[in-house]
Amino acid sequence: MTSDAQPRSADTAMPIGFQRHDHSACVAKALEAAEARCAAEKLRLTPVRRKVLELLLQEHRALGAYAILDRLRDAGFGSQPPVAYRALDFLVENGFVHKIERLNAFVACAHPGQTHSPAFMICRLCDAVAEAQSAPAKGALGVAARAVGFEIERTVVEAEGVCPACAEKANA
Amino acid sequence: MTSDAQPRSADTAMPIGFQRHDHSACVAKALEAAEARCAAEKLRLTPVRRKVLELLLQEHRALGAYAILDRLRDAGFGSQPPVAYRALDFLVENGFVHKIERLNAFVACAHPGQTHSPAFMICRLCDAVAEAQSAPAKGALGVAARAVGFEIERTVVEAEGVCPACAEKANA
DNA sequence: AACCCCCATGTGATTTTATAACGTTAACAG
DNA sequence: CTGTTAACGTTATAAAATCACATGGGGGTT
Repeated sequence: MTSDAQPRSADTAMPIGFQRHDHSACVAKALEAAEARCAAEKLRLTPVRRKVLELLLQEHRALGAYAILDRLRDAGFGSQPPVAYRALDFLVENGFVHKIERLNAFVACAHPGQTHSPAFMICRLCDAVAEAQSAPAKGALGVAARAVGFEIERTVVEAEGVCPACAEKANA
Repeated sequence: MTSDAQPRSADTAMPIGFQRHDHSACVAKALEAAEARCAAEKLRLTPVRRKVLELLLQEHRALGAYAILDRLRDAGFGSQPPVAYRALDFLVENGFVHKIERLNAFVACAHPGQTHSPAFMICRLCDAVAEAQSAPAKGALGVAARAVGFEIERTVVEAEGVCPACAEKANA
């Protein structure tokens, strides 16, 4: 009994960041971009790491470490947790992937390259995740932080709610 | 080997929400307020629930469920995980306690009563947690959400960084 | 009072998520 | 070629969370 869980529906062009799009093209483009950046910055995008990124890009939704591990095993890689966690650590550290704290799961970055402090919208019904930009340090939180002398280094912003597709279904 | 971990230092008047304050008074006041609200809203603040809230108020920092469970055991309550998790569920649902997703830990609410969408500042060095207000749905995130038709129900905002006390220590 | 129902509690077992520790191998600099 | 480092694979274990089921305390209702 390994994991997976996530309700998957059809195949290649799925609901996604809440908008339909040509998915296979977007995966390929993102992988190429990652390769280019790794080459430029002397980062080692090894086979396991590349595969994990590819999986996450294809899935285009948050996947738990163990779901990823299952797919790695199927692809012939090591099948013990550290294999997945190490690849994820690398990808997260370098901004190719983000961790969704709320779900203890991971999602491929939707705005690679751009320096960003990402914000996520998570559908509580189908677990779809969309990435947006945020700048919480510029708002009320930033004011509060300066007031008490707290140095913000990184922020987690995750909105939970209902995605348009599920909202529509609910009204049907 | 049970948990605990958190670096505890002196006793009653500790670093805290980043500012010193009279702690025993603040605990008592918060407990009374919680009791009053439960009475008013017919919520059952049972012994376990009350104890958990008290523990979190006293500690005044994020505590994991198992650290709480240890203290419950010491106080003569049940010692299995569901005891702690159920009490925490109640307290979180009713806004007496917040979960810090980043730490898989819980803190007593610092602004009880006020309807709020809390934001947290988490010191990565000492794990101290301060609560502030936020309104992410009013900023860039809200704009993005409306643009794609996502209905925000709840937001998690957690800033990671260095608290003033640790920053000072580092410069010393 | 006897009954019923609901809710909270207690407990054992299990699942899910994450890390520690250690040996091996591949890439690279000297 | 050799020493060093970073990545990988595996075993084992820790930490966080949930499931399933039995028990007991208050309320109402009759």
